[in-house]
Order: sequence, then C-alpha cells, then structure tokens
Amino acid sequence: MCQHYQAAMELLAKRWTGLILTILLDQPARFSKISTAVDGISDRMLSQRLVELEEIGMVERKVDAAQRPVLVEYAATQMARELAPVFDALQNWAEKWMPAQTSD
Amino acid sequence: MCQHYQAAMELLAKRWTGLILTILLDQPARFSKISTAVDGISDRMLSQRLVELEEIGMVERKVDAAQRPVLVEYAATQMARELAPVFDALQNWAEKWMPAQTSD
DNA sequence: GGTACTACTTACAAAATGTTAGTTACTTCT
DNA sequence: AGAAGTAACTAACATTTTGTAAGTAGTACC
Repeated sequence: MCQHYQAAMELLAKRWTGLILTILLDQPARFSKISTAVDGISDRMLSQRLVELEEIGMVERKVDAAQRPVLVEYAATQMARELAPVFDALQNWAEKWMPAQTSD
Repeated sequence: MCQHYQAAMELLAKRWTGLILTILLDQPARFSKISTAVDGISDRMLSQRLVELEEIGMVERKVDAAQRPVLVEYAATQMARELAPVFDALQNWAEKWMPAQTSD
C-alpha cells in the first residue's frame, strides 16, 4: 500500500474531517454554520478539527475583528478544494447504496 | 448536509475501513495478506472491521475448509467495488498533496 | 514434542470522542 | 441597568474506540 495514499486515507478517517471539508468546499462558513450543517458534531470536535485542518493547510481561518462579536470564517484552501472529486464520487455512491442501509 | 452522504462519510471515517476496502478492491485476500498490506493495523482491528464490513454487505467471507489450516478469503462485494472512483480520486489527490506533508 | 503458520479472541491500557457546562465580549430586550 | 442571547471557543469528566500483548485451535515441519 502506497505511503501517500495511506496517509491521505487516515486523514479522512478521522471522524468529522470529511464532513467539515465538504461544507467548506461548498463555500466558506463560520463556526456556528458548520456546526449546524454537520449533524451531530460537538463544538469540541469541530474546534479541534478546524485547528488540525488549519495546521495541515487545508483550511484557512479568517478573523473579522471589525464585526460586533468578532466573527471567524473558515475557508477551504486549494489543497482541500482538490478533494472535490473524492467527495463527488462518494456522493454518487451514497445516493445509490446508502438508502438501503437505513432500516435493518 | 444530506443524510446518505453523511452516513457514507462516517463509514469511511472509521479508521482502517478505507484501507481494507482498497486492498480488497484490488483482489480478494486472506486475513494475513490484508494485515501485511495495511501498514500498522492490528489483528484485533482487522478482525473487527472485517466483521463490520461483512455485516454492512461490503465484504464477503469465504472459508475454504478443504485447505490444511482452513483458509479464509475476503472479497469486496459490488457495493464495495463501486467505491473505486472514490479511492481512485483519493489516490490522485494523495500523489499530488501528500508528499509535501511528510516533513514538517 | 517443540516451533511455526493461519485466523482469530481476550484482557487490559491508551487515545479519541461525547457531554455538559463555562468563558469573553458584545448586543438586544425589559 | 440587569438579564438573557449570540458567537466562538475551552475545560472537565464519562464513554467509546483503538492499540498492545498475549493466548487459542488445528495442522504441518523438523
């Protein structure tokens, strides 16, 4: 198994990471918006994942201090944006195969 | 966020799942072969993941009792095989973006 | 008869994640 | 002016997941 590939997979294998990136790939978003969009994620995890993704260079954090309660916006970097084909492919797969798994 | 999509993502967000499936997408393999191919995985996790994937219907377990020490082979089902585009896309992404992250 | 191999399982430890509540700063309601 | 709310986090503790090391059964090799 290729080293790069395994590293990439382990990146997406951290819970929430893929979902957060998917949201940010659509458009930049603020903390609370991501929190609402990703069903079930806690503040704690969202906060932690955003820090990790920023460190990796997949998310850019922009603080707007001019705003009333200091707004923070997160945006996907080019590196993250190029994951789009992966997420698109997964979207297609999910539409086909996931509904069947809902009731067991 | 779409329900199906989130479910699909959480499936791949379990550690090792994506890597195991990637191996099996290439060709059916036995326990020890997967164990060798996936760098760092423990028997415990491999065993557990294979059970989960079998329950979901993404992996088929075939026991060859005629063999000397009873060989077990695991194979990807159609459902799993159709994840190939996802893994291919990730492979491309990894080749481009992962090497840069090795030394920090 | 001891060692090795295959495919696991078990027990215990460590790490990741979940849950609940709290923080700072500012804004709106009363 | 004080109470409650919002945004973006952080902290503490419980639970779940994962890691590590060792053990099991059956067979073959030396």
